[in-house]
Amino acid sequence: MSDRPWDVMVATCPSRTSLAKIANKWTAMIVIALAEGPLRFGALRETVDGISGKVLTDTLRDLERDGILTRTMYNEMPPRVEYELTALGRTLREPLAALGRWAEEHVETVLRARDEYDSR
Amino acid sequence: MSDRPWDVMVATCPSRTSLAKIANKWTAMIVIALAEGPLRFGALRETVDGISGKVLTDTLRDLERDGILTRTMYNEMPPRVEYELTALGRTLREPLAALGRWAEEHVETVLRARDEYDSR
DNA sequence: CTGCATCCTTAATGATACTG
DNA sequence: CAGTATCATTAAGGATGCAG
Repeated sequence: MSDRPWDVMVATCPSRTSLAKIANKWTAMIVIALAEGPLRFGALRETVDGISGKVLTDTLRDLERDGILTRTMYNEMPPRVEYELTALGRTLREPLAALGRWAEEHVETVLRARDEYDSR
Repeated sequence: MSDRPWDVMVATCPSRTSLAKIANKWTAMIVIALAEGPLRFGALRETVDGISGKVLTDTLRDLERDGILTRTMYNEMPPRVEYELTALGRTLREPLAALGRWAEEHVETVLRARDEYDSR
């Protein structure tokens, strides 16, 4: 029971859905990749190593729908499409970059903990 | 190509797996729930509204394995088990709490963006 | 190049019943 | 109370072929 208007701890609160979207590895990597400026679809696919075309497309659509990034299509041949963070999306850069840094900085500690756990 | 020792953008880097674990709604909510102190299994299940027993158990095991929290079992009747963040887990409180706050603070903006997108 | 449609496989989550 | 085990369901992810 909370009197806050929005509470991610409440299963049916829309903010819970919102949290589920941003607390996601693909979202995190895409936002990190776009942190320094717009990227084309292909560049994004290379930067976010290992992502499939389908998942990249799906995730980008979701993020566009939620107002986190914009999709700009240029009528050229061959086609060129650029994705860029919106003002809203830029407010996500810091929290998500922090998660990425955490993963990189603490990976050795985590691996050690895992080894120790498994050897018990 | 990066010369950093660990890089989440590299698909096979262990830090990528680590990012996948923490960039997860259940992990975020559990860490947020434990931010102010240890909680019992049942209290955790109530706080993280909507989580099933199985998912809570599985996620707690994973987090314990990675050294993010500890599980302490008291030989009482009925049994009592407490979960508590480790020093490592406490370093996750801020970044994950930031995600939760973002979801709550920006939910209306996101909902508006979504409506606008869908009406196009 | 971008990316949609389709089909398929795997992983995540949920429901239920049962035990120390 | 805090699980475990099992089964069923759903969601996420991947592969391929084709189109603008």
